[in-house]
Amino acid sequence: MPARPTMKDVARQAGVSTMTVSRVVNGEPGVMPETAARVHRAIRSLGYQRDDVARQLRRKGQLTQTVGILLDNVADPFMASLASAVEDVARQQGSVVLIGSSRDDPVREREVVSAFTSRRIDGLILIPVAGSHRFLRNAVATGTRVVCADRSATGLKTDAVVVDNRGSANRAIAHLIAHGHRRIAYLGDRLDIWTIEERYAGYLTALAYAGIPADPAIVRHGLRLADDATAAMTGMLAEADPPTAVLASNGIVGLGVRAALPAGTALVSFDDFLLAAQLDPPVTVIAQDPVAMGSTAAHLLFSRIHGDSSPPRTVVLPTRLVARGSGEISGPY
Amino acid sequence: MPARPTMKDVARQAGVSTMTVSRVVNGEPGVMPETAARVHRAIRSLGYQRDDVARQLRRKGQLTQTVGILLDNVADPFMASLASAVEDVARQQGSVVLIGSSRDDPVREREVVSAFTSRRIDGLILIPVAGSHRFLRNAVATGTRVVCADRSATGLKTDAVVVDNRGSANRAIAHLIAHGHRRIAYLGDRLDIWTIEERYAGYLTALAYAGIPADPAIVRHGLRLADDATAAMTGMLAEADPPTAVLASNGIVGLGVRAALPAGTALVSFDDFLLAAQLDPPVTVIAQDPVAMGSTAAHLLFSRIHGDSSPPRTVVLPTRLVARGSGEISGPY
DNA sequence: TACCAAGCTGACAACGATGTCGACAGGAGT
DNA sequence: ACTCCTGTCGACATCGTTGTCAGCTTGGTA
Repeated sequence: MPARPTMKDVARQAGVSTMTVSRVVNGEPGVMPETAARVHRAIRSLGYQRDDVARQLRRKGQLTQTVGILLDNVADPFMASLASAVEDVARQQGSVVLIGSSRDDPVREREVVSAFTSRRIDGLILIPVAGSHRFLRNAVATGTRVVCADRSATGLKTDAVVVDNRGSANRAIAHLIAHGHRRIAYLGDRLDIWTIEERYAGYLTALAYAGIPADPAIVRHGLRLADDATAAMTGMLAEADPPTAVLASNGIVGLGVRAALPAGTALVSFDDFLLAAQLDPPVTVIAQDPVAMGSTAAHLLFSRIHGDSSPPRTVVLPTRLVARGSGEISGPY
Repeated sequence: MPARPTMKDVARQAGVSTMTVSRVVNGEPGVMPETAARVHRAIRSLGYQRDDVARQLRRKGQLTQTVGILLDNVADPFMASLASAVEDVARQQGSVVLIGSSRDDPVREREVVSAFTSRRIDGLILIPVAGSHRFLRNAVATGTRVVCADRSATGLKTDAVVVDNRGSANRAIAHLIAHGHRRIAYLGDRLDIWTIEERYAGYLTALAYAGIPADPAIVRHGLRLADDATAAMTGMLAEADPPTAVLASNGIVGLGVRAALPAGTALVSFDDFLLAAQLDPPVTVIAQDPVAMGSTAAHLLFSRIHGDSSPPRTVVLPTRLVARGSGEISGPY
């Protein structure tokens, strides 16, 4: 395996100094065209490519043109769209993207953050897992900008881009109540996830506002997989006084619930998904826009990287209640 | 903004040399416990973290513990699952992952590859776009390992992990023929994508084998979006002698086709998708396993990185024809 | 001729880490 | 008392690149 050629190799071949090679490589002025041509020939003949590792070291005040994105799970469609939007913005800005999944594990999250910051990333888009993020303070203090997306971090003041989870859930429940439902179930993911907690709070608020007592018998938390949700729904339906309508805390749960749902029971689910409209009945959803979220977060991040040091702000993006049918099934009253 | 502390800062604070700090940081033996404790205290008090940029430079023969993955589009569920699997393996191996999207653009692909190799990635998982990949030879010659996934690259001999696209399409068509269809349409993505070309070839082969002449009137290429496919399908159905069955070259096209498909027309689509089973009728698919593909490619890549220099090999993963109903609708004969 | 400006180029140090090797202390063996 | 370890530690050079600054030409001008 031939070693990677360096500037020294190019310089020798072209009969100039490494400094001149550096100038040519970086398109700096002050090199005679003829000399530059000789250098270019040498570069091509050796297959030289600038080593950005060394470059980043030397130019220390400078940026590494690398940002990180750390999310729950790259395979999740919502996260994947978000990541894709971030990557697009990063590319426009001339940066590359390091990606990592936390898989809801705070330990893994810390490890990945550490692997990222030790590579001197300029900034980080973070979808925080539950738990304190005070460990990020060091990184922030030494110049790594952090923007949270989807959820905000506890124990750390950063920019964040979120949706109004509580208000959206509230609206969805009001929507079901307006269609005559009074016995409305909630099936949800882990309550220690910030978005889920907010959505559940919105559920409770809306019920209270309508004077409907919340009944723990038709509430389930901690559903991680679609199958969990299906089983939970099935179980709930077998009990006395089953719900006439259901709110699902997210897309995965919504899918699972739907598989167990008898005709005539209403469903509203957080998160739009492919095909929601082609199902029978089509599923009413609270749609978020992951692309807008990703690109907003990325733009915010780069404005920080480029020097914006105003106080941290939280951007709240709108959701849309997309009525498709499953949420408009009338209740018994 | 305080500068990031360096080993020199830690060394000064602990009253030792930088070399001793280095030894402590890397857990090397030969440091008195008491000294190490002093160093650890200094590290904590300053918030020191090793700078891997500098480290990678110094340890030149060594690896950067960074791999790249370059795919069409991170937002595509198939690619996202694949990327997620790659990231898992990379993490087990102690590496981080740079991600990039080519968006089917050869220019963008080259740019991203260049940005990756200039950062000295140890290896690259590549889902190649159409066109020659000879430009990768330099990178390969100087030590960047490349493994192609999903498609193989032209103009470059590398490892690859693919499925038997041609054979799978062939089987799908045989399946439709066995159900009595003779007028089978093909709707597909761009033919210059390797997988698509293979699938189309399988379509033609199966028809020829059954003695059915291929009819260009019921073949469409170049469908990029679901809406393109819906429009194409609608148009085809309006013509004389419409098809009784359809093969869709991939999931996006399959979705689009389905939206325009009258009851009674059979459909087999490449790529499984969430909810394919919950549709009415449920969609028969040729399922690939993106997680297996990603993790196989990643393991192959790391075995190369760790020194395996046997000749390039191509791993062919199986597909499953998942009969769910839409492909088992009987034809008119 | 002497001098200077402008344009081009190279020598050297530095970025932050680590590999090499030698210094030094203290104990064991002769 | 001398060597010879062994264990601990530091000085120095080095990775590939770039910032600084000085040196060299060249040509024009006084």
